[in-house]
Amino acid sequence: MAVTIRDVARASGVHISTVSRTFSAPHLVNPNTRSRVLAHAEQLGYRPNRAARALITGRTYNIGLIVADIANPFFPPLIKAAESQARKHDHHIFVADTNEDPALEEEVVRALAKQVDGVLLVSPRMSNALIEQLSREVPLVVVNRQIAGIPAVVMDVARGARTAIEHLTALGHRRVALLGGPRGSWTSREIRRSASTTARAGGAELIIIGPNPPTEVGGLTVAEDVLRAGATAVLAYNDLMAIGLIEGLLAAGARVPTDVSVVGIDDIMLSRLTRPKLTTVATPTAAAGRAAVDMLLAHGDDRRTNAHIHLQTELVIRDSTGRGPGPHSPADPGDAIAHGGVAS
Amino acid sequence: MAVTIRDVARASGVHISTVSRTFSAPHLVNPNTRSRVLAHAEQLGYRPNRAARALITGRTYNIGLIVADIANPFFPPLIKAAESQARKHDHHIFVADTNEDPALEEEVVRALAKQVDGVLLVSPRMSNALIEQLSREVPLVVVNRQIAGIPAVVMDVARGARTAIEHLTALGHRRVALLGGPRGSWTSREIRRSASTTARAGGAELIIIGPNPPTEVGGLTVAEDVLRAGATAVLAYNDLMAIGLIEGLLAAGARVPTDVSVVGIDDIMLSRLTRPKLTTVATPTAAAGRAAVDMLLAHGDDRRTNAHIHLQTELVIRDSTGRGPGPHSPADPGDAIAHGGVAS
DNA sequence: GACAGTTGTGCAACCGCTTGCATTAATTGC
DNA sequence: GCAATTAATGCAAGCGGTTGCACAACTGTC
Repeated sequence: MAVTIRDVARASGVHISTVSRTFSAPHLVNPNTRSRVLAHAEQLGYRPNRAARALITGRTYNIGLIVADIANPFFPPLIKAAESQARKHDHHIFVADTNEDPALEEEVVRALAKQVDGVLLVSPRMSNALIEQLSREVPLVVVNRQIAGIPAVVMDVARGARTAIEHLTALGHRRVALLGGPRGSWTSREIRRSASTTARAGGAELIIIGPNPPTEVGGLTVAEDVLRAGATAVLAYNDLMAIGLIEGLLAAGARVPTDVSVVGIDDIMLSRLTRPKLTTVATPTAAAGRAAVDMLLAHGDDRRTNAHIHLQTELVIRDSTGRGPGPHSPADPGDAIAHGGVAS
Repeated sequence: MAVTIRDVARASGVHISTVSRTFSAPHLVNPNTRSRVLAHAEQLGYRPNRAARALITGRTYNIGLIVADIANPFFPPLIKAAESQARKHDHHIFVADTNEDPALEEEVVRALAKQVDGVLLVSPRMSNALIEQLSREVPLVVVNRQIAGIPAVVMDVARGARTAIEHLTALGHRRVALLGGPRGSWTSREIRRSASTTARAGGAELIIIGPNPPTEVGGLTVAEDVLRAGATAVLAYNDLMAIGLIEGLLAAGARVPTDVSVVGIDDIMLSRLTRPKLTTVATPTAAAGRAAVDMLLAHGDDRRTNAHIHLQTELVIRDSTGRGPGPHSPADPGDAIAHGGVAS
């Protein structure tokens, strides 16, 4: 069926090992022989079988990339950055989606394990214990999670949440709702922890609503809860939820930001296109994708490194946040910073 | 390093072939032996190496799925549907993004070729000749393209474009612009062909602008061209471009739909969230993903089938289209159909 | 109790490729 | 001019599995 190394060897009148070497160690073969082999290979349409090669070398030149939901606009920029970074090192990325399902995450990692040199686990929902176990079966890099002994790339959402809450309290908000993300999300726990501390320090009450599915619908369905709780400002786990929430608030007759201010997290493309434009915490997704690939390539072999990369987040103030009922701070960031501008 | 079939055989005191059979042909091994082997396998944490198995069986239980741009919201629903359909048949999907680059498409197909049972090529940008050549190296199913001898799933965008143009001419539009998609897109050619015919039949002039990159920016940058051309209505290659165009038109001071009507294609989630909500041609992306997987599984082995699946599209009328300057038809679809409703 | 069937397991070749070692021919040093 | 290198290629084992075939050891039959 497919043309193998044997066909090329036969056509060129050499041993298969010579053909093998023309491709993987050209300097070991006589230039004349090499070009003859290459010519025959070309003519027969021979392509080395990477899977067979991997069996012996242990290197596949593939990297697995697992995300919870490919339809969440947060992921594509990360994926694309990882792909282009991998390509620079002659690797290919295989993406898999797990539908926010921890069980599927495990299954997919195992399916990928022997076909890739390592797996990038982005915003995993499974338990630390399971991740540690899997990391014994295949080199892992986690993104948006911190686990001792496992290389990680984390975006500083804690600081992002702090900045967001400070922005809201400075605007005079005293009852702030936090829309939690999915169960199992490390990011969601970080945000919650940081937001709680910051709210307390700023004299505001934080009302926690969730966990919720990290989608528009997740935000839409809790709009009533937000209004019922009497919150005048909301920090959502991500932009998708924030956008859904705004839809829900508007549908319920509330104005944004006049009645309720809304802050998202991620700064997905979409957040610039909705009305009002969304105030949000920008996360460096592309940088995270690149860093994760680099980290895997660097630490793939050594198990249990503690290599961590921290990436900064930035608050982007747009049109979905405004004055609250309480006294607002003299250094109101809403005045100090241009609309659509960036503050850290 | 990793535990292999030999380790399990040694631990269980049987030959490796018996271990192999406990996994791939359980009925051939004595129940007692089987459970003993399974126990040892479990205890050692043995996982069969799918790549090694594939070498001999020729089946990887993997499917490649190649898209032009994972960040385009058109693709994720298709990908997710394909993944869940594949999972039903115990297959896994590997997604790869090609950045709208035909050369990368070829490279990725070849990289995937031996590691998958077949490749789903969604909206490919490369030439027919190249696709035909690749289909000799690995089973292929193309989506949104028709090539003789290659199994295909096509969405009827021609009919969608016709319905969209009829909608516009019925509203009284006589100068309609068509924003073309990327070079190499079969869909774009189909739309153009169908829109031209329909516009002529409806007594309208069709102004073709493009090719353009199929993104928001692609739409945004041609907003001025649209105004300069004096078009009162626009059919865009996809929703992303339509949304970008609307942004551009609003920025230039034109009102949508009062001054210019805009119709997109795809009905991505986003088109329901922008203001005004987008009138668009809904394409059955999830169905296409499922159909493509089914088709590959059914026809993977036989080369050169002519199996084709056609899927219908539907015009969804929302808020971005309105009356044009000309006489509008008495059976104005804008009156006949409820907002947000669906017509075919 | 000999015979034909079953059933369960082992043997060994093989999938497509890499690689350490042996072999041979050509080149170099003195 | 001969030993010692060096360069180019072949040989064969092996990566982690699968599978056709042979071989026992049972089972049941008459």
